[in-house]
Amino acid sequence: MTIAEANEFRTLCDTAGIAVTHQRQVVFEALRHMHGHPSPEEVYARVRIRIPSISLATVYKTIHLFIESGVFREVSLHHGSLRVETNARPHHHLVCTGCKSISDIDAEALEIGARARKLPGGFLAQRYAVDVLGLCAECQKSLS
Amino acid sequence: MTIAEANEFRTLCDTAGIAVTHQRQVVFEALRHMHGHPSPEEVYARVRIRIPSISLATVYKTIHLFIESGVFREVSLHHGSLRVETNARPHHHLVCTGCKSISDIDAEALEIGARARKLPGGFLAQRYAVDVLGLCAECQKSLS
DNA sequence: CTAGGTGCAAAGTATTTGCAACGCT
DNA sequence: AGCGTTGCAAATACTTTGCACCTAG
Repeated sequence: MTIAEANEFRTLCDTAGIAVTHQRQVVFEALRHMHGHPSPEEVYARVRIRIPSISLATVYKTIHLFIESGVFREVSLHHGSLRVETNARPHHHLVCTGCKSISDIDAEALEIGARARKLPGGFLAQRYAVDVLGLCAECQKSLS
Repeated sequence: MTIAEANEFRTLCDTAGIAVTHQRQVVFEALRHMHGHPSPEEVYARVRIRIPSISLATVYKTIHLFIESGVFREVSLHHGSLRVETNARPHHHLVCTGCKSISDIDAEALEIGARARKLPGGFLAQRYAVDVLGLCAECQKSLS
């Protein structure tokens, strides 16, 4: 880890009010240098090279801590389990970052427009699914 | 189930080349009449009122069958497990419906524009996350 | 020193699978 | 009749938790 990264990490921890531990530094650096959307197992595999004694539980705890602190995001804020769309109309989702609730909004009401000309790697676009992330009315109240 | 629904379901099964069973009809009807984004457990609870002997495994199999056949969609096509965003730049996702791979596309490159005026229920929008659903180059080849 | 962090093992939840019996076509 | 479908129970995958020990501040 570079000096700059170490300092940045120290500052992040100060802001979040959490301890700077060796495990957290190594997980932080691993994530910083990984590409794509790694799973906890993949992070664990990488971190174990530098800390063979680290446990998967610590990796999970650390990742959640980073997500709560806003240091990293998770790829999908949706339910972790399988959910079925019962709404047959074209629609998008309002996802509350507070209570994790998901409600539907008609595609027309969102008035979304995407004008991608070329998508990387010859990707063929068929449909757009938009999550509007924010706070539902209830969670806005709770925070005020 | 109305006669119209029963006929519609029969046609769907014919098209998909699958058998019309009592369990599938009841799961189909349950989903048709449920709101929001039910989990397999919730569907199971509802279906059990009419078929007490049905198993949760059958509900899972039936839901997957419906999703593969395009009869219903799932809410999120993302990985079922926790994934971390390592890309700090504002970006959206290209999600391949064939191989389920997810790649990033810079927010600017997608040129997305949302102009929602009023969001239902006083929802406070903070950020938009767009999934472009389609086929990656590899999966386009496989299908040709 | 002590509050918070870690590692371990066990528990919890979500989902899938193997297989014998059963029912659609 | 034959093959796909079902129900059950066991297996697997993923994630969380309780607790004794350890460590940063």
